[in-house]
Amino acid sequence: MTPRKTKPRPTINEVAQRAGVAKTTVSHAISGKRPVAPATRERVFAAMHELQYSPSPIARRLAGSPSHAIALVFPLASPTIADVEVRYIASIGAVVNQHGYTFLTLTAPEVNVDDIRQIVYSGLVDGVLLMRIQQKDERVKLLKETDIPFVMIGRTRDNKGLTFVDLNGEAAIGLAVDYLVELGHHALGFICPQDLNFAFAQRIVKGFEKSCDKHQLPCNMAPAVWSADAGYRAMLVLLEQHPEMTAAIAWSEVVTVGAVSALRDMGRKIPDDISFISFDRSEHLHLASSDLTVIDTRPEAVGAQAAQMLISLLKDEPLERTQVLMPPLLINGKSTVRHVNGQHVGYTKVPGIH
Amino acid sequence: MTPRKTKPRPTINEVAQRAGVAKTTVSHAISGKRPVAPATRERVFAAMHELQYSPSPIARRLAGSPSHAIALVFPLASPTIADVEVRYIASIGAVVNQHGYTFLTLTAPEVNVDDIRQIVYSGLVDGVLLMRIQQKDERVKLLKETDIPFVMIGRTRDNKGLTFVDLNGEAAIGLAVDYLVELGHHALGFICPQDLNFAFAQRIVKGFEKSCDKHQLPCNMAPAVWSADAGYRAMLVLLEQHPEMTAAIAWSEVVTVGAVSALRDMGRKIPDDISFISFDRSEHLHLASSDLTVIDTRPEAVGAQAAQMLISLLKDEPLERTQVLMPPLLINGKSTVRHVNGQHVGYTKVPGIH
DNA sequence: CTGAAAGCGCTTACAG
DNA sequence: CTGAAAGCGCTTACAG
Repeated sequence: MTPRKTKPRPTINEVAQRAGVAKTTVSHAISGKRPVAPATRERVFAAMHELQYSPSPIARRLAGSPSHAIALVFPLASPTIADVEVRYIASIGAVVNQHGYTFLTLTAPEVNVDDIRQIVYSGLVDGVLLMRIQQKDERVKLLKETDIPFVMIGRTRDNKGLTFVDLNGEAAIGLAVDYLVELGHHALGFICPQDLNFAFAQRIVKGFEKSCDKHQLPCNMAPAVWSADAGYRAMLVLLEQHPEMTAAIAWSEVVTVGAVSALRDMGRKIPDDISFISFDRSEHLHLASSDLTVIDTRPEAVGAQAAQMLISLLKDEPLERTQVLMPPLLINGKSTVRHVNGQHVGYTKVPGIH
Repeated sequence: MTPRKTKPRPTINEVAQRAGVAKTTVSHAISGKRPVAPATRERVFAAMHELQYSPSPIARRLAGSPSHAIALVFPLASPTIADVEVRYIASIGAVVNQHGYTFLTLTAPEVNVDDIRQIVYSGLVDGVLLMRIQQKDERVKLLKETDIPFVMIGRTRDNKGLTFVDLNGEAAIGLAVDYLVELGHHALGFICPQDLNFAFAQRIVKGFEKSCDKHQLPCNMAPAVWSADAGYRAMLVLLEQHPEMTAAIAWSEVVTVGAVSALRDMGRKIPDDISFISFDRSEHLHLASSDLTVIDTRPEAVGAQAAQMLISLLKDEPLERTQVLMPPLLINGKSTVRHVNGQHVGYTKVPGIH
């Protein structure tokens, strides 16, 4: 592995020489950390332009200044990347870039504790954004120890002293159940997450149980991992075990793809035979036979907020709130209808719910 | 902006001291670039473990060794991120990590020439992967000048001396047209890309024209940007201008989402009234009323191949081929049927095509 | 307003 | 088999 020779890049020394000053002055002309005579500054910048100079982030960082980069730690392996997650990433990237920071997405098949240590110690980044938070998350523990500024998207079981932005999962599932009950449904089914280590999953399952209790309804659930296939199978299970079911909720767009197919294959029409609510909101859901009623998990809002908070942290700006719970939104589509005395009665708008 | 103080990380000096050797020896024990007595090595590694030492990539890089990182340059702004692109990224990440390299996705709203220069000169990465290649791509020009190893996913107009992996766009559209003609269709419509600066777009449009010429068919196209809405509108245009149309092709999954909706809204059934082929292949297309026949643009294969080639380049391994044109795949679904004498005649398997 | 010098944490000739 | 020293390209006290 011979070393690559890239076109020799100009250094601060060459700039200094060309401008007839010491490199100290070049450095300060750039950083503005101490006054430089206008005339001198002119010459320095001219030299920089002529040489197409841009300071080496590597050297800078080694010499002790911040890298002005933040990393999103993103485990690639687990499920796959979903539409929602892409939207997190996009909104984070926008905010980060807009503040002049470099945005690095660090992906490894399974980002474990050692990888995190690597990243932190690498000095590559000033701060870290963490996704896919587990109930008990080793990565969080490590990050806390190392003292690097970080913000979680999601939250663990115990969040004392941690900074996070998370969708309010309990409210989200509650919103869906309340809405369906309000429409007159009494037999609900929930295609719920399977891996309860994933903190968000745990919360919406608990939330569903709580909601059912509140309305004194049976708590019908069928677990499905993050895939269309699993959603398909879970829906079949629900249909078989609870033929009386008049409404169903699916915990993610990915699962919904399968669940809707299952309903179609079993000859159950949405919304005539069964009302349906999907978590998330995806461009692709348009392909379904009708507009779905969805619980918007608001990845853009959550992602942007988290990025914003991390940057504030890096700038030592005070944070108004370190723990933000984003309220979910119910977007009323055509997949949910009123249910009275065992029959559906057509589309209904419920006032007050957008 | 006071500097962050992260937990002081151990340095090579501390390791050396603890092991009772010079840092030179520690360095060589790690790199293996020169022999170290087994006993000494033992002590060094023991010290490393005790201190949880991991060498600073920053310092390493500055001292002249490769970073073992590669960057995927990914402009965020232009269209949005599509499912296909996510699949490129995932497959690239897998290959890169598997070879022990760090995979950085560098996203900026619009990655322009200056950003590229920054990246290259930053020394953050050993090599670069470039996506969304334009017919005339300034970024490519710069990258060539700087001498950093890079591989394109896609290709420009003139590719002399460049290394790339690209789907054979001309073959892709040709495959679709040939197939439809073979099924007896003579009036085809193509929802084609609008921005012909995008090299792939240019190629499939040319390819369509060529294919139509070959079969002596009129060349009906309606351009659509990368969005469902645009696809919707383009399909309406095609339906209005070419009511005789019995088959349509859409240039991307995103556009297909809209196009299929338009057909549904206009009461045209797939495949009874019109056969339909979509480029790309998305999980979400399952939501359509039937399995679509698709031209698989094979992002996994293309991405993995490109990553593989870049890593070979970095390891100074010889490349068998520097320019790879990936053949497209036609996946036969239920959205295409035989058309005879003005009427559709049901599902057909064409032998030899999977 | 400006410079000379030390130091960030490594790697790598150069010596032995 | 092992060390002492120079150097990578910057930043930042310390002087003036």
